[in-house]
Amino acid sequence: MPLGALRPSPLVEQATQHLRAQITQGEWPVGTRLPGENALARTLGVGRSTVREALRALAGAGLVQARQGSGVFVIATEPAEDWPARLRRAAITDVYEVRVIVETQAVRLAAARRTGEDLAALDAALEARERAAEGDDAAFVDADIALHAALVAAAGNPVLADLFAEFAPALREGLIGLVEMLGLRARHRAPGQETHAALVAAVRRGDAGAADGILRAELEETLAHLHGGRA
Amino acid sequence: MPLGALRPSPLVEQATQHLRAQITQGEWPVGTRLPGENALARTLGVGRSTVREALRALAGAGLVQARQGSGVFVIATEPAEDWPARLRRAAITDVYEVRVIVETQAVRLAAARRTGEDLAALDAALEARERAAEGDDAAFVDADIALHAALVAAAGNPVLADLFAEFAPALREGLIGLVEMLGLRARHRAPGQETHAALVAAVRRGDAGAADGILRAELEETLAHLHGGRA
DNA sequence: ACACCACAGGTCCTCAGACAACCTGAGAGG
DNA sequence: CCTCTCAGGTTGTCTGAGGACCTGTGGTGT
Repeated sequence: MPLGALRPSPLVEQATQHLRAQITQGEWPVGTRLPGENALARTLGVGRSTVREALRALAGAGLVQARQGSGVFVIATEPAEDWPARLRRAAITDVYEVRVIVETQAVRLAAARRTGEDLAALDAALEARERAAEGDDAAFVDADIALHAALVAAAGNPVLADLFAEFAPALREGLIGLVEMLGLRARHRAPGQETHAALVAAVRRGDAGAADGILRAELEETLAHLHGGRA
Repeated sequence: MPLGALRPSPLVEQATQHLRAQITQGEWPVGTRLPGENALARTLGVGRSTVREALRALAGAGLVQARQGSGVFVIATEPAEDWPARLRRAAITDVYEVRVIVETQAVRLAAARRTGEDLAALDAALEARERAAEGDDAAFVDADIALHAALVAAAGNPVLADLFAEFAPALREGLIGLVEMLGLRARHRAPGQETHAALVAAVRRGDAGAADGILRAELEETLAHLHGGRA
């Protein structure tokens, strides 16, 4: 089944559409192992690199996944639905509660696994947050979220980092409103009470319990404000 | 800026992530023409084919578009990338680790908040799981996941429930493989060791600590098997 | 009979080089 | 001023080669 001899569009496009059709039309169900690159190249009448690029495009779209030494497998038959929209629709307190769960456990892992690079990133994010305390509300919240994202990233689990990134926009919205309401009060604390610096320090010395405790206290105080603000 | 000399993941993946970051973080706004393939190859320290495949993956994800003879252009900065697809692509051990975090904290909440309806649903799910222990692997895994979903639902946080539902398909795949490997061994336990019944009982009497402990032991044993299965 | 181990084959991964097809902008010519 | 030509740069495509990785197979020892 050679693809068009004359080329109305790049061969990669044609190959991609051809393979995508096989998948979406159920010819290759989820879990199927696709034919090898050489086989596909022969079947489609194109070069191996063209086949590889077509497969890579489908991988980018989330339809297939290549496993080195094993093969290319179908992992979905259609592009999937949209989780962020559900988050925006949910109650901010529910979102925040899940954030507390994810982040407190993440810092426990971070205390055990953080690398030198992680610590450097944390220091930078901490300093940026302190600088942003002088700026406007949105910038401060962004810097705050960036610091918390760096904490989660230090756990060394990409799924966890992605999960937190998913929550970030929803958090941002709610937190900006909160900061506006509370003003500068929550931004500056007396020396020794700056929880974020203490949190990073706990992660640095690998004290999971302390990190968990500090973060939980901080987040639950904010959660209380969120509850209060609604009631 | 050469990419990692040692390869924890395929170079194409690293290159894709690197380029995606440049786009999503606003370094290259919509409409930007990316550096040429050769330039990117030099910058990233990889071959041109590798760069091409990375760009093709981003094109498949809808972030860039290549125009022959002209260049590659950014057409979107939002990773239209859906979360479930990322889960399927991630390492099963990373996914499972996050699942442990979510579920153990969820049962803590469940122990505090479960309603009568929640308990009835848990009993039903528990019984269904025991019945399914006789059936085939897929059915058993489905019943097992349904029980765990009921536990999470008892926490009374819809965001948490949605989150677990998002993980279910990815878990299902990995767990079926595991059950096939271990056979019936893990299904039946001596009376008094059936962790799921004990878990539901702990939730019923509102003992968050016990529920957390039982579940954590159960899940981490499975996680160890997953780690072992790969090594 | 079972468990463990080395090996071979197949598969994806990466690179280098070459040429074709195509677009764009600069300069020559009208 | 407009049009045309053309050179340079860019993406598109193919080929060949070798490396890394997974998996099933067969042998070996217990």
